[in-house]
Amino acid sequence: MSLSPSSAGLSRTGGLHAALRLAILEQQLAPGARLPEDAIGEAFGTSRTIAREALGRLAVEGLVELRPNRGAFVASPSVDEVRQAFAVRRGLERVVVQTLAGQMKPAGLTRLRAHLAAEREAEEHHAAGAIRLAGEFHLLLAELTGNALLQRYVTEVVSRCSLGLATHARPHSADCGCREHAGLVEALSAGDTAGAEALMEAHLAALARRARLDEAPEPDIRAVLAPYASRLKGTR
Amino acid sequence: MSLSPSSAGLSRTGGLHAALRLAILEQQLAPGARLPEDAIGEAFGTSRTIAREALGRLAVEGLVELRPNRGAFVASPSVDEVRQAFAVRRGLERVVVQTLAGQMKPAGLTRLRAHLAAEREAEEHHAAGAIRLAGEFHLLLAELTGNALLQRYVTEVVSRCSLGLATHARPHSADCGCREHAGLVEALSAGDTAGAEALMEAHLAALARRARLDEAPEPDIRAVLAPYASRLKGTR
DNA sequence: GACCGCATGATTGCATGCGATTCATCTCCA
DNA sequence: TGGAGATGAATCGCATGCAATCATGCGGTC
Repeated sequence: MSLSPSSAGLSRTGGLHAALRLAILEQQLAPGARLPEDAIGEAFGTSRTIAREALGRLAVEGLVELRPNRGAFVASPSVDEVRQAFAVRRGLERVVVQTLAGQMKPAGLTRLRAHLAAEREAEEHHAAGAIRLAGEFHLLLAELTGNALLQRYVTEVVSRCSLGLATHARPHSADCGCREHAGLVEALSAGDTAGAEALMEAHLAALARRARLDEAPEPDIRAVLAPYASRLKGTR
Repeated sequence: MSLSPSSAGLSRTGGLHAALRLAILEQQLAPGARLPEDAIGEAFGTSRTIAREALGRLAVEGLVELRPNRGAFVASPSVDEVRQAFAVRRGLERVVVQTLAGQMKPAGLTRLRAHLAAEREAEEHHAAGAIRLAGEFHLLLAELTGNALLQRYVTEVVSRCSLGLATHARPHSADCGCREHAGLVEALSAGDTAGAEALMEAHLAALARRARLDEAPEPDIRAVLAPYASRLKGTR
């Protein structure tokens, strides 16, 4: 949909860049997965040059990790990085809410309400798209601000949060409750800036909490093995 | 100083990327300036490939505009885009302040105070680096949060703001007053979250105001010519 | 039997070369 | 004289090829 490299007049590099980003964000490429230039180039029918360039750009975005002479890997955020992403997200979405509150246009409200309806629909039927829709609600809000930079950052950070939750959260925790979304829309349409801010804050906090980010299911080998090592020393 | 591509173990692409960014932020490369791959590669003793790659990455950061089949140009953001960047920046730096307030480590304070001293020094002597140092104060704050994502975003958005001010502000307005920086550091070290937040808010507002962003020295041809056109109509 | 050093294969890092596109200039015609 | 079209240089977009680097498996040694 958003990736028609040639038809969109995009350069091949741009096309690959967009396609890879989508693949990563949709988790078709799992965090930590290797991204060999050859394979990517071949998959898209281009040379390594293009793949390489796209990977470099994704690295700037933080979606890909570039290890010198080793190759590229899909970034796999640690629990701590996800927590950091949520901190940034709170700040950004706060700006979104502040920008929108009191200056919502009817067209924007219409779109938001339509989205809410879709969310409810998907949630009731346990549709696969429910999680995606929940994320897209936030993207829609960002879009409505008309601030392109803000929109880009929110998109990125929401993606990262999703990626992080997918990696570390317990199952079925990545979705927003759509009632909270509905409340937000009402506060925004009423021009209740403070209320909307508080709702957004609570919403994001709940989202992070649902994810059990305080737990640490982190497979840090060294930390796990440290006690064993010290026991070995003591026994000896 | 911060650009020794080979010695730093950086790839050549990385070195060029960093060097070009610095050159743009120090306004050695003016907004709108052309950036031909050939010339850049030659200047750094590398091939076009590397230059091209670095330019692509800078484009992702928003420092460079890539026009298909036309080449690369130093980005020259519109007044509106600069305003948007400031809006985002306020949100991000707020998170920085919230994160830091009350948990400043002595090492961090030392670095901040050293930086303040350097700023004062540069300001007194009207050194060329004064503007850069003023920006780097904010980067240092972001770095001290330990939040890599936040640091990246602040870096980008500060760059954009600097670039925007370079394009649209009246001369000598792009520098922060380093007294405001000093006040911030004191509030942070005292753990005065609310005070630090307020200071940062005021500081950024002052920065934007100094830039006369409300004025519109925009060379919008149509707007300028509109009265002439209507007069022509009237006369006719 | 375990560990260290070395050769081999795979992959990255970078430079070069060949079309393709664009812009500037010149020419020609109305 | 003014403008539309042609021509050329300059530059970009991309593929390919070679050297450098790193992972992997094997043989040797303690």
